Amino acid sequence: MLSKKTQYAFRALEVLVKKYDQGPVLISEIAKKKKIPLKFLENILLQLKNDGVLASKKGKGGGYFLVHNPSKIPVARIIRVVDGPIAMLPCVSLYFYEKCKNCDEKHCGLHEIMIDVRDAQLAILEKKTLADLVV
Amino acid sequence: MLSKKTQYAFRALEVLVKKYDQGPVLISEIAKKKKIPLKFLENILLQLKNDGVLASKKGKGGGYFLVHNPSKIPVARIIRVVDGPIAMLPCVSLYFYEKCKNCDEKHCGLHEIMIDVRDAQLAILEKKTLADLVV
DNA sequence: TTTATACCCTACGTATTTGGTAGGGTAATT
DNA sequence: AATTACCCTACCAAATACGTAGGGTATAAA
Repeated sequence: MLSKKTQYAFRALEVLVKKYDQGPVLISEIAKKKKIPLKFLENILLQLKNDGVLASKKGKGGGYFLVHNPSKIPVARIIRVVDGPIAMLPCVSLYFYEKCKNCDEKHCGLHEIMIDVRDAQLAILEKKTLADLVV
Repeated sequence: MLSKKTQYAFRALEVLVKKYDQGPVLISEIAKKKKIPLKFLENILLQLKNDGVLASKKGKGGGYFLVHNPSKIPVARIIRVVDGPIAMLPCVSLYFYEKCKNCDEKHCGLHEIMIDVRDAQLAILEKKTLADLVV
């Protein structure tokens, strides 16, 4: 399951998508509109900024905004930044790979299955973008 | 990510699949063979028994065994019993549904996306069975 | 150059989940 | 009757999730 933090992230991004190319948006405005704890949201947006999804402007008239066109940012990227691995097992994760103990990947049926699941997940999550958040 | 507990469950089931129709298998035998903490494994097997996947025989010569043919038990069922929801959001879970707060499912882009992901996951996890664990 | 704005950063605190341990109870078989 | 092997409850420590607090710092307008 996605963490609450990640769900907050998507909510916040929804606001920023709607205001894309209309200048910076205040954290406080997003927090109020989406009922997200202000300081918690600050942390989330900062993470997204450090990853390059968002940028910010300081001082009066400042705020956060999307760096790229929403249709260029896959949903998968947001999940990886805020939540971490998408795969169901560490040993099939593309970005957070870890070998499993006491298990030979070459002869592990579960490994095979989870690779299939991962590919099925990514087929959607890499194709859908932030633009799809707004209906 | 699947919990370690769930990964243990699959390891244990692998043993039971290999010995299907050959009588009960000792918890201690499974624990030793798969290097799973004994008492922790006891708890896992009990859960699977309460769900009807496994059955047990007490007394000398007892142990655990699969109730049905391995090819009749989808991987998804094991995950739901031991780990819980498969979906990435509560609001798209078939077996553990929960409404999300401050979000109208009819107009939530993320909701739509996560339904697609869920369906893609289940297409595999409902089709693959315990028989596929053994290669 | 001052001052207010609004992002930036660190630390802390609580609740829940995860992973595991301990120990005895109970049913079945020999 | 005794042994075997599952059954059940309780407890515990570490990690993670979720959120709070408070000040620091860069920016831009006055």
